[in-house]
Amino acid sequence: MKSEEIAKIAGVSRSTVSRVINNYSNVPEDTKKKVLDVITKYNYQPNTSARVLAGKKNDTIGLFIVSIADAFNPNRLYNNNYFTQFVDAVVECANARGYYVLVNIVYCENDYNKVSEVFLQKRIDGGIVIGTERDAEVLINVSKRGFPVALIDYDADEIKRNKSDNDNLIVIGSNDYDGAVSAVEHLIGLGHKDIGLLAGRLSTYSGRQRYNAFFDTMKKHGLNVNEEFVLHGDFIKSKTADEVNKLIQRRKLPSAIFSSNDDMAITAMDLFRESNIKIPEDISIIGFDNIPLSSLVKPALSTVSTPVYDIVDRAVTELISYIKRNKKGFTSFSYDAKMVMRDTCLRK
Amino acid sequence: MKSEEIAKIAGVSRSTVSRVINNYSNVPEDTKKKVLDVITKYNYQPNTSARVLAGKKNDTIGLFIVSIADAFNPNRLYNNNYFTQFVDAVVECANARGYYVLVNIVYCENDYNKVSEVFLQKRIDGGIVIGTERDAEVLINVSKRGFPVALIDYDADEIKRNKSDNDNLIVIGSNDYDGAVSAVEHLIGLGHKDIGLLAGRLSTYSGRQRYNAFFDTMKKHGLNVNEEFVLHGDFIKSKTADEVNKLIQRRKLPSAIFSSNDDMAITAMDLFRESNIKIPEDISIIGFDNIPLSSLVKPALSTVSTPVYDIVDRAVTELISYIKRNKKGFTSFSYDAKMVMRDTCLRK
DNA sequence: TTGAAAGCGCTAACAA
DNA sequence: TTGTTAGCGCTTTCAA
Repeated sequence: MKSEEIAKIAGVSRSTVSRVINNYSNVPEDTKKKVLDVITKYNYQPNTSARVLAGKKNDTIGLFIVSIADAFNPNRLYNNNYFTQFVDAVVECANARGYYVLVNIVYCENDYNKVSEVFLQKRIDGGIVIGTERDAEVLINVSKRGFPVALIDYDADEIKRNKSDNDNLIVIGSNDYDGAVSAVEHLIGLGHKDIGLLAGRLSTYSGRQRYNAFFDTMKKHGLNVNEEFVLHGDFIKSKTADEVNKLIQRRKLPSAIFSSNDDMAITAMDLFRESNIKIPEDISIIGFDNIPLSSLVKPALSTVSTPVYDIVDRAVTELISYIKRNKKGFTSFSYDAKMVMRDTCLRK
Repeated sequence: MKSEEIAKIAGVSRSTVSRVINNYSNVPEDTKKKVLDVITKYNYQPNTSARVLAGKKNDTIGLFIVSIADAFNPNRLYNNNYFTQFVDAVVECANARGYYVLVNIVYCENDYNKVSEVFLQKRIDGGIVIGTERDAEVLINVSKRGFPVALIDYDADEIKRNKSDNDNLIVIGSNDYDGAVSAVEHLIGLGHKDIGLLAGRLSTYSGRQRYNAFFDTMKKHGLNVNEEFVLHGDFIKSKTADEVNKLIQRRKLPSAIFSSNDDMAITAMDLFRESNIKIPEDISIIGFDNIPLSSLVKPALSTVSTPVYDIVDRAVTELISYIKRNKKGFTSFSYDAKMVMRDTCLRK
């Protein structure tokens, strides 16, 4: 069934059918109804490819989940707890606004080519990228070619510095630095002085922010950081386990740990438990992200919550407005991260 | 950049460029190389809409996650633990085979119309549907219109009965009945006689299978089912909590519970703990699905594992073969579910 | 082995 | 208010 047939049956021309489909104002009510009746009767739906080819938008946004852990430590599932929330939220927000979502997972550097392919093949009107590595200039290049791109968890300042005039970039994320400061200060307020850090991958924006916030805050409060207490989990489960096990074997523990994300914190909690180190009695721990699992784990993990839904909603809304209004330029948003006190921090 | 420009620069016609893009055999190596060089140099990618309009496939499959809990109990997030694994697996399998994935979530009966729209608008070459409600004939109608559809967790027998000749249906799932039988028999083998059931929504195929298996197995072993021990959680968190709380208040507990999924089992475990009912000492419990969370929870939940990845891989592979070879007809697959013994079942 | 030309189903300028 | 017509960028016959 194509518009021509609908036109014939309704006794009008293809143009009129097109006008009805696109809800143009210059169609009288009765003509409109006549056409609409036929459309409904035959369950007609316009061919998307034809519409797009004739100049309409695709009404599809691409969602790119970057899940490159490390060339030698491929470990995408670990990140899932955090990422899946985004997939869900993006699909929901986009669908609610009449947009479709094409989901792609970027497993390796090489997959970045696939990302630009999707844009260049005109499969989508714009894209949202989550978990971007620092070096992903491919994305910025794509945006320079005229495709709007929303980057989540990326260094807005760095982008702004490198930005050219003809990009279409939206950078959006949470204020991880301040969130991390409040977490560390919470521990300090509880009387902890020997505070350890379970650091995330420093090639990610959030990894760096949370790392810097930790050291800055310790310094600000005149507290020393024992190098043995700085563990590089890199957001990777196996690395985290290695580092935590080494710490346990040294038999000298910090009284509290700030972990750059919940996944690592939970891994650490498991290992501590296995070694009969009690949380929070023997060691306090606070995570970051407030993933669903963090409230289910026992004891429930204290953490810093990032407003995932708000971030996604903003990313989708903003992206769509770039698409629809052919908006250009650079926009950035930052949402506050808030502490969620649960059961893993105790006064020293 | 379009094929015509590439053609001009390479000194050939558009047809030749097209032949190169589509890897046709009747292009001599040097012509091919010449064209490919230009394509690479200008980073050319063919316009998908134009290709599809001219008769090519979309290379996109639709993934429809049906998450209708109940008109009065909208509770999609609860199902997430189970569904997100599918999204991840489908995207991975499809991407690996050169297919894109358009993800849609079906929140309500009305959303089924959106499903057929996606097909009729030719946005996808075929679709995978997960968590289908019994009454979703829309999907079967779509398949009758010539679009291949793969249904996961659906009653193959019922479909076969209603199938017409011109459908394109793939039904695939796990052998939930046998899986549930082995779980219940495991409890019985441990000496349990007062076994309770935490039942899922009976409008789902898996809900019914697990339910029937429970009663059949109890009967087969000559065991009575105490009606007070049959809880209708309906795969919904709040309902599950209500039912479990009521059970606890009655102060008469079964010695073991078979739960129709892990989510409900974990909810129950939390409530039991809060009431100082120890698992597995006071009550044994076994779940179903083997969601990631089930191994993280303390004590780790014994459960029945469904080969999610195999199921998805088969669904994607089969769907693609329907698409590529214009295969027609009905195909069904069933994968065995296997028990995973962990720490929530104890000898009575 | 290649090119010319028709056509895929729609939209949008232009004309009436 | 409506229809005619010319594309949109590709693939694919057909002919050379």
